[in-house]
Amino acid sequence: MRKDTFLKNAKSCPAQYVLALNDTLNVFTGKWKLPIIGTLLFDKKRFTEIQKNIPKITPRMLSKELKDLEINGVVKRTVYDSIPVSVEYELTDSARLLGGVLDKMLEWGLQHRKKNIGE
Amino acid sequence: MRKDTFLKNAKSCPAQYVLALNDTLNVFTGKWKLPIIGTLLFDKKRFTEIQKNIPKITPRMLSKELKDLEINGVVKRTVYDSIPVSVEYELTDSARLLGGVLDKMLEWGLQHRKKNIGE
DNA sequence: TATAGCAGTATACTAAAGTATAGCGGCTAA
DNA sequence: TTAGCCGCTATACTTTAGTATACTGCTATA
Repeated sequence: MRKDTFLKNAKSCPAQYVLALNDTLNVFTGKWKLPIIGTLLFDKKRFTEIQKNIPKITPRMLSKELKDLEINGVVKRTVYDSIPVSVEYELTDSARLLGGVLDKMLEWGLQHRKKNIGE
Repeated sequence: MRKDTFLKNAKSCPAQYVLALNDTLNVFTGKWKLPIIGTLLFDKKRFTEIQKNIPKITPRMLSKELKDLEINGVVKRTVYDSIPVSVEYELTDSARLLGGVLDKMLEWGLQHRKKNIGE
């Protein structure tokens, strides 16, 4: 079964596919993951930098979400033992490929809005 | 600015794009929207049919999510005044195009899993 | 007349997600 | 020495999401 026929054959869609799809969705769930990924798409950043880039996020949520993203192989955390220590967050190779997914989502969102003008 | 350059230029990304992206994400948020869309991708279905197709969903949640999807132009609800009345739910044209988005998400999920074997 | 299916709604609850506010330990520059 | 930045953690709270269970009005069938 080829990828581009997934939908037409989803009745026979293997569990693997369900898991993979869920993985992708989990990358975006919650209020803060998309902004975090968004801000890291252009540059690696330090904790406080990210905080400044995302108005209203509390350090608690930022910390929690960064850990979550790290566990799921989306963000890489590097501690430099300079004095004082600095910590840098960046996207993994895999996560940088999310660009294509986001483009597709954007495309759908735009056409959907166009079809539902005045909604 | 072309769609495929969204990510490279997202610093200058217009508010429209943020909204559109959010629209797409909202189509999938929560525990039940993806299963509901999934089951409607192949056929229009009636309320109880959907319920049977999605184990463990309560009528309260199904009702709530269907309303939500209807408001957002994803699902179309048709009441046939046969006796007794029957109600059919189907995806809108727009929603059927979600196939392409799901394929992209699946693709990313699969490659991400491959890269993170043993995760 | 009783039972069952359809398409839900009502009420009450639990669990998960997110917020607010404070503080800590290590460092540095004034 | 004290004020402030960095990278967080702790505690308590509110809000939103989801569950459990019961019930409604309508109709068809046994």
